Amino acid sequence: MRVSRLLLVTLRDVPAEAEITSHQLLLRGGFIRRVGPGVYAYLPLMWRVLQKITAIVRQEMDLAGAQETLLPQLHPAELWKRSGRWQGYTAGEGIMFHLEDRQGRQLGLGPTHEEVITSLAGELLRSYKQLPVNLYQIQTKFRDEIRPRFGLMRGREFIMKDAYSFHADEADLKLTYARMDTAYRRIFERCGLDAVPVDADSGAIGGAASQEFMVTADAGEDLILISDDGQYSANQEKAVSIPPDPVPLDPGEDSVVSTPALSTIDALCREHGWHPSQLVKVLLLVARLEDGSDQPVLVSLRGDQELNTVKLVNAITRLQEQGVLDCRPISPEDLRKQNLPSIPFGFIGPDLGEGVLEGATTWRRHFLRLRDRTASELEHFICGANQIDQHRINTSWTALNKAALPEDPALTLDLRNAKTNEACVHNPAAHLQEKRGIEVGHIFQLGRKYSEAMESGFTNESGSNEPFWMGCYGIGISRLAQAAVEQHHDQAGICWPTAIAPFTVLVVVANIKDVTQANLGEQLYNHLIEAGVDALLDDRPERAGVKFKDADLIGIPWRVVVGRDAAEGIVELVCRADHSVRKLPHDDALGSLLSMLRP
RNA sequence: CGGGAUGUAGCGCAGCUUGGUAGCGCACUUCGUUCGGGACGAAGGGGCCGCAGGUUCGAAUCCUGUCAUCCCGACCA
Repeated sequence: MRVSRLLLVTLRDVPAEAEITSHQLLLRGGFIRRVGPGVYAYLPLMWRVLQKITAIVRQEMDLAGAQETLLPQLHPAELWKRSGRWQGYTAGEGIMFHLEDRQGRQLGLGPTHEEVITSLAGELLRSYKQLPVNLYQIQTKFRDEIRPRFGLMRGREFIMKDAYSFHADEADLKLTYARMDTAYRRIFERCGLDAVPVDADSGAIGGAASQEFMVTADAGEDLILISDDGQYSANQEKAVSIPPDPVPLDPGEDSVVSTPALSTIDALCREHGWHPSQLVKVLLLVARLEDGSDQPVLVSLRGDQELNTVKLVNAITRLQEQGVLDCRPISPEDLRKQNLPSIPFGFIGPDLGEGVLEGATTWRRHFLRLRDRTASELEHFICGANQIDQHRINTSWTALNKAALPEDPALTLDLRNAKTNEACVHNPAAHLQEKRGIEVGHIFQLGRKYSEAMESGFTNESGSNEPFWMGCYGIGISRLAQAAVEQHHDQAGICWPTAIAPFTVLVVVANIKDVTQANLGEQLYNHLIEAGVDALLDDRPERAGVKFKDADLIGIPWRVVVGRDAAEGIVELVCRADHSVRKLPHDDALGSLLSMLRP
């Protein structure tokens, strides 16, 4: 390709819409254009990058025994109702775009394809003899994100590779899961990315084990924790650790003290010389359940700990045996709407009575009371006295239990955020370090969640029907491309890893009007093309400076500059990533390139 | 959904306080000079100033409404 014919529109100024470096560089380099919020056009350069990535993904998926397919993007609501996800994915903050056709039928634009594929598998796979099967597709997905941002990082339309495997038993599922793990590591490595596998929450997809692949970058939306012995890594949503020991509380009488206007842990500790770990704080939330009811939740947590809402939502889902659509703190406004008296926020204790929910208009009138272990393990502690400006000191769970608190071990669990520098559960001598990561891949052992819900199964060896064991495996293709830029750039522009660069070599003719230069440039370009190299020839009648700036910006890994030494047959071979320059005869430059690119 | 900000040429912005019919840089077109790190000069093209109402002789500017986009938050009260 010649730059004179390439749709290449580079920008000198950074468009105001772009926040992070990779987004800015992709816009400035003419790779993408925004068409609407969270919706982007992939321009020719970007499309080449995406094709390079998908080629690698296809190779590795095929090598791992998967088969490519292509599923519809328009999904009948009926399928999603069968799996029980229609409500959760469309109501409230649901992420599925949905619509009605002219006959009034409900349809959704596919945010993911478990329903479609599980239904198809049930029709096509009838015998254990056909199993296992692993199907994948590379296709545009639609998600109505609460807040699309950072260009391709969180779009409402994005390219994803998703795969779904079907098995006769769990052991076979684990085999494929392990194969996908290996394939994913190879894919990210081949794409030139530093990606870390971490334990992950399975989220709305559901299922048992799951692992995310994170490209480490400061702009990452996720916080990941990695043990310094290299044995454990997890998304903070999922991560566990050994909490620091609490500071023992001086012995004293269980009594109520006046704490005027001290409604925060910080203020209380500053004023009374307490340590946050000596307090039990109580958070009130309300969970909107899939059946439409609103369940008030009371969470007790040690004062120095943070609530992990993902763990909380998972706990509620498990205990209520249904999905949680939304879970948020209770506000005074909520109480007014529920026609309830005010609650002494900032002074609440774990024994807050059910009475405060008496007469709620729509909420359930009892709390789901949950305790984090850091709180339940405190022998003596300080907590709110359930009255404005009053706290209770030197109290204990036994003392509070006199107030008839339910005592169900299932209600005491891990609800806290693990944090950097804390000791690891698998090895207390090791400690967690935090990094930010961009999630580019996620693999799940779904188990039988979808096959059971959709009554999709096969006939086993003994002739009876049973649901499939399933796995699913995703890679955000378009996100991966941008993550690569986030990880590989410098002041001047992008430095694409060779494997996914839109072109491999850029031949720059410094002055196209100089016939010697122009001819030598053409000659080198043609040799490269003949040798099967993805070469680009900058033959524009621009000044050399403009061409060099553009070359740095769009980040082609290798640059051959045909310039003032062309008459002597000398060219420059420049490496984009490290700026190294070698002046050498053009034949040597060509030989050097070819041996590097195809060893 | 809550909070904040912004909508003026393809991109980045000024003008708005104090109303008089729109400007700068980049990009684009033509000519000349220049020609290895985003050149210079000259001449040009391109705007229902987000949209709708209102005030006014007159509105990018003032008022009302509305729409859109971006940022922060939606978890510790």
